[in-house]
Amino acid sequence: MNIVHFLCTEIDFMGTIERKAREKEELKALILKAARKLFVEKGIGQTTIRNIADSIDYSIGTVYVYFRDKNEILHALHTQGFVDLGGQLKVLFNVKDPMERLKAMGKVYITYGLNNPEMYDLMFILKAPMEFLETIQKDEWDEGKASFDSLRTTVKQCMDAGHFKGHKLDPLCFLIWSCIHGMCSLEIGSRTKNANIKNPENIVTDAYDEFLIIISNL
Amino acid sequence: MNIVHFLCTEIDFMGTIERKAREKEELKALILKAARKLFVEKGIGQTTIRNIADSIDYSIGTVYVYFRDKNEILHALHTQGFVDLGGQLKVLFNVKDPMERLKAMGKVYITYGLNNPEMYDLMFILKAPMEFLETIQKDEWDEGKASFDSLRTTVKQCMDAGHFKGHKLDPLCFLIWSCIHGMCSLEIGSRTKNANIKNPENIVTDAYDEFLIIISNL
DNA sequence: CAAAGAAAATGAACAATGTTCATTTTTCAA
DNA sequence: TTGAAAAATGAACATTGTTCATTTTCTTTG
Repeated sequence: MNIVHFLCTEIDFMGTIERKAREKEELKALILKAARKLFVEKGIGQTTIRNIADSIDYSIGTVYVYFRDKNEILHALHTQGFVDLGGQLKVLFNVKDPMERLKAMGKVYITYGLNNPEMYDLMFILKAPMEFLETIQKDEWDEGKASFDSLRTTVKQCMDAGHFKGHKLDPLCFLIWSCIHGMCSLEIGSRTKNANIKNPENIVTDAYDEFLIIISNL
Repeated sequence: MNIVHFLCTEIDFMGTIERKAREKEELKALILKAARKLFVEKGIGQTTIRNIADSIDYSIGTVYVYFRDKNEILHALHTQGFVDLGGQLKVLFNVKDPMERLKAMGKVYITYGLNNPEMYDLMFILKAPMEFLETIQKDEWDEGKASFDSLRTTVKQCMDAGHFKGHKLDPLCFLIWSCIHGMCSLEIGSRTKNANIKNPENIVTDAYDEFLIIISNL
């Protein structure tokens, strides 16, 4: 698209350009949707680019037109996951009592993790190769940070309301997040990692109940 | 080695056989040592069988004479790790006060994890492919189970001593393990996963202090 | 010590996968 | 209709896990 073209096609110029842009976005979204579906079905490690391409009837090369490499696909889904979980956590700010909100946040986080184990893996467990790490931009992590900030803000409000006396804000936040994350990752691991050593049914629910009792009394 | 050989070589039969067996064990141990070194240096995912073979001046094929596949190497190191950590935990049974022992166990566990992040990854985080999971034998998991049993026994003794009133044993054990595991995996992840979002210095130590305060008062 | 047979070690070769890029096909303004 | 830009393609390459026929080394025996 050079200057001559630009001058001569003023009329439907924007229409076509915009449609093309939209189609590009749509195919990008289609690839991501297919990738996510396969990740859930057969696991991230077992999903190949060829699988993704085949499942949407495009060639391998096309996938590489829309995503630089496999990591960029992981990265895009990673972002989707944080937007999704972060959104669910934001909604909880309608709960005014910070202690109640904190309890609800834990519940939402755990539910998200156990219902979307592959996404949870991608977001919090999987170590992507070096290249992936280096391409992460500050603003692309904002959603991830926002989730942690939701927790931090809520714990701060709990302290202001007289809870958690004798505890330090940031270490306590890290401890709480560790608890919740630990439960999710141990449970997800027990489901997929060692099929012969399964956690007891409802162990996470029961442990979370213990967690609620403990923080209620702090 | 057929019947004829057996009958004719009675004298140094055992000597040679034993030496051969020992040499086999030594080479197996050498391969594992090299694998572990490379895992620590460049990460598990970045270490190839060729790397391992090269580093000890053997051919690729030789590695496959001693280990069926890469998973068997991971599996052997996995076992080593559990023996090591489990041994450290067992020593703590010299501490008679169960609450003090529980606190010490957390410290030992965390120290092990942060000092041996690649091993910790292998033992508690990494999801190995299906084949690996299926080859795990019950008795090979005894060391892993023993570690959890150490925790369970200790928490039980705490309860018998009057602690943790109103809590259930197994969910509480799972919660405690989740806390400790969560701290380790978040810290290990923050060191390797996203280089630009590092945890604050000493966050694990500080959070573990909060943990100690909390369980002391339960 | 020499030779045969067993054990160990080897590395070429294959399959699967991520990735690249020259080529082909499609689209669209002129 | 046509030619250039955009999009799609898939052959081909590099890497890695893995296999196995062949070679080398070791051990026993005559």
